[in-house]
Amino acid sequence: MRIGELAKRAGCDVETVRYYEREGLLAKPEREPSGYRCYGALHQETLQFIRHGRSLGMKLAEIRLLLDFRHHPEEDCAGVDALLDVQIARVEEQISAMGTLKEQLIALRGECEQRQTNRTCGILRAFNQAAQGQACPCHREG
Amino acid sequence: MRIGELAKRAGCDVETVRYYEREGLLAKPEREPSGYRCYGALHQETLQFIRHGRSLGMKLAEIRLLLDFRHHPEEDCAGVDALLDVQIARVEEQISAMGTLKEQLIALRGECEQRQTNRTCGILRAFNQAAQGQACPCHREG
DNA sequence: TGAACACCCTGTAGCAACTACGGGGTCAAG
DNA sequence: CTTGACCCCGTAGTTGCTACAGGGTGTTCA
Repeated sequence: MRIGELAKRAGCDVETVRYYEREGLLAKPEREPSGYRCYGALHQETLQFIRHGRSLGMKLAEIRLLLDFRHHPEEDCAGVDALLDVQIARVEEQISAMGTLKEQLIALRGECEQRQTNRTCGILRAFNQAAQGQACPCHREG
Repeated sequence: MRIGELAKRAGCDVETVRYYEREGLLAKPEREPSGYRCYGALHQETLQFIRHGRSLGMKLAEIRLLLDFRHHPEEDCAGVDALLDVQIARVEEQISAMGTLKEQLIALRGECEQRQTNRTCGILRAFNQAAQGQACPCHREG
């Protein structure tokens, strides 16, 4: 199949496929006499493997490792497990950080309930306070 | 004060300060005869304003808008409010996406409880299934 | 026959927000 | 007078794509 068909099956962009090839994640395919890339089932599988990893938020470097692990079937899978653990920890950390952020933003948003002018807007005021090193509603403790 | 002192006070890197100057967020400072940048309280305030916005996850383009709003004090602050609303929505969306991701990762992690080889590892198996278009533990519905 | 159109090629640049050089100059202390 | 901390500029790298520009290929419809 040609690159457009492959991309469609994997649900990604043609440019993305070429990018993975450049990065060495996807093997270089045969070419038609015209120079068009010509893919088979194995390419499709690898591409979908990569996209699956991406959909789980993994980095290409990590996916590269996972692809390598497949080539060492008798090896202990501790590397795979560790990779997952790192990814879970990363996501948990981000969820926690985002939760804090949300609280801060909501506290800040509450500073300007009614329409005001920029001069009197509680949000801008809070920003200016923070800029002067003072406490602000979004970063107050407790 | 010189750039190192300014950066230290704002809790950021010297390179970051120069970057903001290049981007037009921070006004170009005076120079000492040596060519060293020479900052005052206003620069420090603006820099801290920017860093405060960044700490709330805002983009530089949005912070640029906030800085502009300060120059139109009599204007209706709807623009400021809208900016915050957008940011809150963005964070909520990310929290939700991350929550889904975490569940998927934990389901996947559970596929390999004991140490195994890469060949038998449930995580790699699930990846391979997904790569073949089949259902996988991390993306099953329900 | 030919013109339109979808598809493919390469190579390069852009995005966001920094970060990290390389190759220099300045300045105070020991 | 040399060591070391600081500063300068300009450019390239990071991540994972995305978007051209400027061309070739291949099928279909009039």
